[in-house]
Amino acid sequence: MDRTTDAVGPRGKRADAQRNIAAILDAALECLVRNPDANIAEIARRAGVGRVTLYGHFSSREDLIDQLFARTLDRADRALEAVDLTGDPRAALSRLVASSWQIVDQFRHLLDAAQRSLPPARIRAAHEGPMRRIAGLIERGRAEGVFRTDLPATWMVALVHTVVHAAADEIAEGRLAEPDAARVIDATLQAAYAPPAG
Amino acid sequence: MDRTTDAVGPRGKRADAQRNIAAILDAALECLVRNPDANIAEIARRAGVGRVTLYGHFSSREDLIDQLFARTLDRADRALEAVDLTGDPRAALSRLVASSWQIVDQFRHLLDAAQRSLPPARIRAAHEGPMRRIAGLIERGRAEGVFRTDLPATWMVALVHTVVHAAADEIAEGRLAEPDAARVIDATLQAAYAPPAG
DNA sequence: GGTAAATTGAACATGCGTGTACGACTTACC
DNA sequence: GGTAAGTCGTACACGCATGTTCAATTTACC
Repeated sequence: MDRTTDAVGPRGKRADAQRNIAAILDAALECLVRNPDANIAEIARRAGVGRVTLYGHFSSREDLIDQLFARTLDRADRALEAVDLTGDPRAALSRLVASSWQIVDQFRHLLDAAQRSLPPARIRAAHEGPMRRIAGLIERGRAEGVFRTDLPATWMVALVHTVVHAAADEIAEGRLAEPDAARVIDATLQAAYAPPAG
Repeated sequence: MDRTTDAVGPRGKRADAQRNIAAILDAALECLVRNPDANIAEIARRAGVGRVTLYGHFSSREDLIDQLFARTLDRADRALEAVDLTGDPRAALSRLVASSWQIVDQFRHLLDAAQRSLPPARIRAAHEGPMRRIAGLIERGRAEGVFRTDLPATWMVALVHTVVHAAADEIAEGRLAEPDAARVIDATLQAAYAPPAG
């Protein structure tokens, strides 16, 4: 309502403070994706600020993770929102995978950290949004007869997360080239989703 | 060579000591599967022994996890070994899934804990055995033309772990009934492995 | 039944991560 | 250019898990 209600810009914080807050969140994301147990000192160091400064902006480790979680979720949601899910569900699935598998994976790593310090209810609520979008696509594909109906829809939703995660792991292990990831993920999901022959 | 070289029975340990060692390993497995960060006190309590006793048999947390890891791996390997992998690779895959998905999942949970305290080389070496068996089946299926060859074989191997893990998670979340698991896993893998239509 | 092995709990040392208090310093902003 | 807001490092308190020591007690085994 005032002037700059960015949903990010805290009331009347000074410019350097806002910059530091962003740097801390960025650093936290990098650190926690690499190691879910990364400590506050490490995050502060990577953000280029003192540990005390970090605590000046985030009351506790839990608070930091919670806010980072919210920010990342928001971004992921926005990225998924940008994907056109109309038309042939199979093509829509391909588009969804191509444009968001990295985000989904990044989110999943952060989830690891979140599960260690956030209440389960918070986690569950966070899934809600993105899940619904994928679930909708799958339901439509089933209704139109291009996706199989002999497996639970919830299972097919879970499969997306899983396959993306596996691909990311394979890349990390050096067994899969990053440019191939989207193709492999898509081919696997399309095959798994197709109605059984006969 | 002596008399009872069970590969389990340490030299001349007293009967109660051997019993306790087994109880500790069992307790560790249960605790670590539920929570990869379970502490020694908790494991000792569940095993029904004092913490000091535990340290009497295992020099450190790392040592305990390492030995548990070895034992579990050995069991998993033995269970997989019992499966008949000859004949139609598709049927062999079904048998493999049906008779060992629980074990694979249990192993995977333990892996979580192991990754926190064991050197990566140890983990890698552990995978070797079971992996080879699955990889062999997949290679044969590809050679016989019943499995697809347009995706990396390593990816198809990874998919087994992944899909089993996902199913276990779905069960834990209450979205999948345990008796349905084998069917769902099998249907998913068969679809993902089948050569693309054309 | 005697002996050595094994178990026990309590107490202690240590290391690590979190979160706080303080005083001095620097920076943004009017 | 003044002032409040922000930052910094050090130091400290606290909780928690690991691993060790010790003396007393129980247990297996010949």
